[in-house]
Amino acid sequence: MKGQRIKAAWRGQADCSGCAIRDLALFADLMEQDFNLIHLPIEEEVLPAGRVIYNAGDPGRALFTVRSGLVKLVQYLADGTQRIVRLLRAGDTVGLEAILSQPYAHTAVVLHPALVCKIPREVVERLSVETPRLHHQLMQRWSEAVNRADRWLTALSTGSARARVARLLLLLAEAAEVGENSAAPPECALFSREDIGAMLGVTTETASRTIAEFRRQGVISENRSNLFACDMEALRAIAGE
Amino acid sequence: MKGQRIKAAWRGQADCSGCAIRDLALFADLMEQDFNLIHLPIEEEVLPAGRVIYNAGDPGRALFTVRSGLVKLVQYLADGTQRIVRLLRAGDTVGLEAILSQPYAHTAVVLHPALVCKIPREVVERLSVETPRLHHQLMQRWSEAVNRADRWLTALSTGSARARVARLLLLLAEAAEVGENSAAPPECALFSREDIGAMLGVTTETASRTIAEFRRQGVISENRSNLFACDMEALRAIAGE
DNA sequence: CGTTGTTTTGATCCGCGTCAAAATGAGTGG
DNA sequence: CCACTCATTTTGACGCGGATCAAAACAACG
Repeated sequence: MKGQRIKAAWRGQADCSGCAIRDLALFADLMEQDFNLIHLPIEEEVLPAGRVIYNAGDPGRALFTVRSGLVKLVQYLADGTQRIVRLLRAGDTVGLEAILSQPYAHTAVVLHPALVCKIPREVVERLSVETPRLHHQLMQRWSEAVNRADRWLTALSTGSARARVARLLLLLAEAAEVGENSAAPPECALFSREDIGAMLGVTTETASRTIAEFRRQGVISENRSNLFACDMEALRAIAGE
Repeated sequence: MKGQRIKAAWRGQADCSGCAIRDLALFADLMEQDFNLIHLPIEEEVLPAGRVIYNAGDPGRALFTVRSGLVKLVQYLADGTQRIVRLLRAGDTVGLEAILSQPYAHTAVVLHPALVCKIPREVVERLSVETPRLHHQLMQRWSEAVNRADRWLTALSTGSARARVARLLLLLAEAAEVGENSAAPPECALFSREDIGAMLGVTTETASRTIAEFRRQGVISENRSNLFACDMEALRAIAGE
């Protein structure tokens, strides 16, 4: 088994049944026998920051499970500006629409270096016919996507710029906090001010100014480049207007 | 058949196989035999404007198909203010999360008097096990919900208040335009300025002011109370900043 | 060490939020 | 039918937040 995993990794091909994050992933509920139905290779890919996974409008030939790192979903507006509509982390599924034979609805771009599993559409289609266990997971994923979209709107596109930035920091810090040593103040890795602006619906300058202000006030402090320690209490106070 | 439908309507119980909007609805792909699997009553309900269909947090015991009218999904924020995250029309499904045994994620409220079919969770669960035809429809519905959520964000929560209002009017008018006599300028039925504000993330006053301005400029004109004829070209120009 | 892209900061202006008051409309009871 | 209340809409005046334009400050890289 161990040998199998190493070999699989070596040729860039995943061993799903032995996956370390399977309980988080799309295939969480599958039984051993189900894996025999996978007859197409599921490839593991190492993706550097900035890499485009797919473009909006591309035919959806595969969906992706994020194993580590961070991915953004971008929607381009009529006037050419872009808006980030979702962030995806370990365990999340990117490009679900592929299983409906639809073109991708967004452009997916890597924000923090990521490891993803590329699952051909046909694999999910086949499993989808054979086992109801996958169905439930798929529904859960869709429902989760809707919830995230709605929360994105209410949390990150509502209220003052200060509050929005605070909520974004909380979101990132709380995600990083999971499985962290509890005593130390939670950290969160930020990204370009332009991206932050595109997430919050504000300009790059406003994003920069607000973060600078938080730093001066001691609400956050930069440990390494773009890695901030967050005073959660203070942020929560700001987030709630 | 005709007699059956009338009888069904009379006791408030739907005959899905003979439904006039079935091709739009969740049960579009079902075959005759599938309907025999429905052993619980599907009730038709006539709902006046303002009626709450369910509240956020309620256990999801049923989902609803909108046959006519308009329904809003509302999300309440921490500070008590509310934000409207989606509008649902004829053919749309409300409360999909019920089939995942989850509590409702939003509060659903009738905006324009509506006719809805209340489908018990168990009916969908049962059908879901028996026929893959429903699966596909469910996925489509979920995917459509995500798309709507994303477009809502980019179209109605981005740009100036003028542009947002224009886009909302376009959205409503284009929906009404379907199956309309093409020559006449499309009309759209508006609702309270407060709701408009909650949809666009602006204040009631700004919503009112913007609509008043559009009226003065002749971009829209009020035929009846809250029923506006729209100059689509002019609106499109404003919508694109 | 210059070149290029990102971040920060500054100065200015306008859109929109805020508070307040008038105008309009719907419903109720005398 | 009119007077009165109450809710919604419209309009006004004002101030602030954030967009915009522009220029430094900085960081990355050849």
